[in-house]
Amino acid sequence: MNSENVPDIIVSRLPIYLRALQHMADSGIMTTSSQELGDKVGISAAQIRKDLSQFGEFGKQGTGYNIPFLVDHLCKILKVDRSWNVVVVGMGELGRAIARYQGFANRGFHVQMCFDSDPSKIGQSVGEITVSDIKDMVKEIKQAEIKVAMLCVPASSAQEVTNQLVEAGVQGILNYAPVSLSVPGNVKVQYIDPAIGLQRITYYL
Amino acid sequence: MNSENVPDIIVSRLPIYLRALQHMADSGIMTTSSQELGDKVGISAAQIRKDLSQFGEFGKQGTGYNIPFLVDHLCKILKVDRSWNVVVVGMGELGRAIARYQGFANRGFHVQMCFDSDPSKIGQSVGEITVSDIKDMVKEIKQAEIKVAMLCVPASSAQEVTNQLVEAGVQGILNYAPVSLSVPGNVKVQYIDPAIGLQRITYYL
DNA sequence: ATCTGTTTGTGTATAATTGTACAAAATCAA
DNA sequence: TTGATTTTGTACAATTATACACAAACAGAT
Repeated sequence: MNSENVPDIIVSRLPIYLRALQHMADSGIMTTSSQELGDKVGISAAQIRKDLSQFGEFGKQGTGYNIPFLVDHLCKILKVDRSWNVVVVGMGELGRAIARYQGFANRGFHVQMCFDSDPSKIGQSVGEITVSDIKDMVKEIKQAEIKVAMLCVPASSAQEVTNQLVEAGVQGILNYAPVSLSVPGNVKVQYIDPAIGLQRITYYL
Repeated sequence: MNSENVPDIIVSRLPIYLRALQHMADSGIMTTSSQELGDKVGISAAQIRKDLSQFGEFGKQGTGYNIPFLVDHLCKILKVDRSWNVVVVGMGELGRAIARYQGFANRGFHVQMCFDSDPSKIGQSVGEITVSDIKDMVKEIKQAEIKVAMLCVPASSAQEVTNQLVEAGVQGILNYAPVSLSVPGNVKVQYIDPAIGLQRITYYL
C-alpha cells in the first residue's frame, strides 16, 4: 500500500466510493466493476481505477472488484476500520442535531462529549450525553485524547474556540461555523456551510 | 461581465470570498487587497485575482478592492442579490434544524415550505412553517415556482424524492442524505454528508 | 483446449489548474 | 512634480488532473 503523498482530490473521493460500496454490500451485492460504481457515483470508470490503483491492486481482470474486500481496504486507508471519538462544540439547534445524528455510528464515529459556554445549556442532556462547560474543554479533550471535533459555534467565536481545540491536541475539525479558520499545518479542516452550498447552486440557475 | 463557461472550481470559491468580504464589511472595513483576502480564506492572492478577473475588473492598482462594491458584484454573479425561496424535505432531527437555521436569511435564502411523509409530523409547526404532506409536494412546488430544495430524508428514499423534486421543476438540490443522486444535466446537486467530511479528515491522522 | 467477452491497471496524451513575474495604474509623501 | 511604494490584471510557465487506449488477466461457454 504505497499511500505516500496521494493528492487531496483523490482522498476526497474515497469516502464517496466507500459509501456507495457499503450501500451495495447492504443490498447483498458481492461484486462490482469500475463502470458500475462510476455510474452510481457520477465519476468515470477510468478515474476510479486510477484512484484505487494509488493504494494497491484491489480488482481482478474480467471480474471487477470484490465489494467486502474493497470496503475493508478503503476503511483501512481512511482509518475508519476503528471508531473515532469526537466532540461537538456549540449546542445550538444545529449542534444538538449533529450530536444526536444517527448516521455516525456505523461509519466510524462516536460523539463522546459536548460543550457549550451558555450556563443554561451546561448540564442539559443531548441524547445520552451531558453538556459540559467549555471552560473545561481543553483539559477534558486532552485527557480523553480526542483528535476530531465538530464546530457548531457562531462565526464570532469560531476562531477562538478553534485555537482552544488545537491547544487541546485536536487534529481535525469539521467546521459548521460560516467562517474560514486559521489553523497550524498539522490540523485538517473540512467546511460545511449550507449557505455556501446553496450559493454554489444559484450561480447556475 | 464575461461569465460564460467559468470553471466549476472557480465558481465554488466565490461564495468563500463573499463570506469573508461580508464579515469585513460588517466590521466596517471598506477596502482590501487580494493578499489580505487570501490570507483570510487560505487561498493565494494570485488565485483570487485570476478568479475575479473572470467576471470583470473590480480592483484598482495600488488600492485593492472596494469591499461593498465587490460584495455587490459577487452577489449579482452568484444571483443572491435577491431572495430565493427554498423547501426542506424530510423533517427528522436534521431537517428541522436546517429549516430553522438562522443563517440563511441574510445570505439570500428563505425557507418557504417543509414536507414529510410521516403522518405524525404533518401539520406540526417547525419555526413559522407548518409541515405539509409530501403527497402534495410536486403540486405545491410547481405552483410556488420554487427552484431550490434541501433534501434531509433517509438515504433509502432520497432518489425517489429527488425524482419528484425534479418533476416539480427544482433545479438545485442541497443533499444531506448520505447517498449519491442521479439527476438530469440541468439540475445541480451539492452534497453535505458529515460522515464523509470526517472521513476526509481521518485519512490524514 | 480454444475462443469470446469482460475488466483491470497503467502508459501516454490532453486538458485544466495553479504559480510566477511583471508592466501598467494608482497612491502618497516630500 | 517627482520618486518610492503598492497592487492589479494578465501573459507565460509549470504543475496537476483527467481522458484515452490497450495489453494482460480472467471467466465462461463450447
